[in-house]
Parts: sequence; structure tokens; C-alpha cells
Amino acid sequence: MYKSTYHIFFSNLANPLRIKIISCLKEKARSVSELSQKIEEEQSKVSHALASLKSCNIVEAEQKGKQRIYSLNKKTILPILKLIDNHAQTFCGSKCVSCEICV
Amino acid sequence: MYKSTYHIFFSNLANPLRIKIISCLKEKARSVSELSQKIEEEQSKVSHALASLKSCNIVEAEQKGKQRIYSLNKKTILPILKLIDNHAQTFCGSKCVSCEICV
DNA sequence: TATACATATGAATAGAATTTCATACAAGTA
DNA sequence: TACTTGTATGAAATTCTATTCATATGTATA
Repeated sequence: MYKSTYHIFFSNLANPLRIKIISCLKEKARSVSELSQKIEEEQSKVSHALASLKSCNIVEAEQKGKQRIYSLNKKTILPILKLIDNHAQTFCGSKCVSCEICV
Repeated sequence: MYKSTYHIFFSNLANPLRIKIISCLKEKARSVSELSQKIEEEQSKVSHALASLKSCNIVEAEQKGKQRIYSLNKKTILPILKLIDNHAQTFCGSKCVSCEICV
């Protein structure tokens, strides 16, 4: 089936590790090994995940000596995350029973 | 691994059929069979997809006789799609080579 | 209540994405 | 140039997700 922009984009974000990385990069730009340590995941996993995020311009990289420093492209991501936060709050207050989001 | 709100939400959207359905519901609310015809997909696939979308409150359903009419919760989804459109435009103008989004 | 139409559901299978691990590459330093 | 450190990559193995299809449920109507 045809892969739309949306599908590519959402698939990229639909992954716990990549979300973790995004959260970690919200704070500040970091190298691969820094990220790897901080979130306690293997270097190669982190590299794969970063490559994926980069392929959608969700992060960008800058070489600095031996290290590659990744930073978050905040313009798109932060507002999206905010919208989801609001969504979750609206639909998953104390009363929510059915919604998967707050299980 | 822990499933965050974000992960659940994005996973739900990371699917071509569900995106198709969302697009179709932008226009107006529709029944399952209407959707099924319109997007030329099997009824049971559409039902499964709708159940998934509903579990995150992305769509809601209203019974109307034998039919169940699904409508899009536009408040969250439309602005997210717009952000992605802008993102794609910004990063994938005519010059874009590497980005998966515009391949 | 028997029938038809609309939708939902469960479970097996098929398909896709992730993890893992060995290894390659790249940049700096002795 | 050999060595070390940091990062990327490929491919097999694993895990996750979607599709399929048979069937169940739910709603109306003859």
C-alpha cells in the first residue's frame, strides 16, 4: 500500500526508543554515546534509531571531533507532543475507562 | 518496554488504512459500510481500524439504526496533520534529496 | 420470531519493524 | 601508520502488527 507522508512520519514516531531519544534531546543536543548512556540502550540501537529520525528530519546531526551531536528539530515535534498531551488530558481525565491511552 | 501515551497514539496513526479513514472522515461522518465502499477496503479491516482509532479517541461512533456512524475528532488530528504538512514542505522542498518523506 | 442487513470480533497466518551482533568506517592521537 | 574511541551498517533472528476469513452480535423489519 502507498506510503504517505503521514504514514512515514507517524511510523517514525511510533517507537518507544525513538520517543525516549526525542525526550532526551528536548533538554539539549547530545552525542550518540551520551544518549546511549543516558537512556541505557545499546549504541547500535541508538544509532539505528537516530538514522531513522534523521531520515524524516526530526533530528539533525553535527560532527564534532569524533562525536556526532544530534539535536531535536523542535519546531514540528514539540507542538505535536503538546497536542497529544492536551488530547490525553481532555479524553483521559479521571473518568476515562475505555481509552487505551491512560491504561 | 513501557508504552507511553505518545507511543500508543503514534502507533495508532502509523498505518496507511487508518490514515485513509481519517482522510475520508475529514469531509464528513460516515458509516462503516460507507467508508468501506469509499476507500475500497474490506468491511472487517475497516472495523478493526475504526476500533483502533476509537481506542485513542481519534474517532467517535454514534449508533443510527443499524448503522454506526463514525466521525473524526478534528481538534487534535487536524492540527497535527497540518504541522506535518508544514514540516514536509519546509524540509522537502524541491531541493530535498535525502529525506524519506518526499521519496 | 425468522430473516436480512450492518458491524464487530477472534484467531490463524502473513507481513513488517526491531533487535542483535559482528563488523566496517571515520576521526583523532600516540 | 598503528591504535583507540565513537559511530554506522548489514543481515539474521526475533518480536510486533495487520490481514484474513469464518462467525458472532446487534438492529431493524416482514
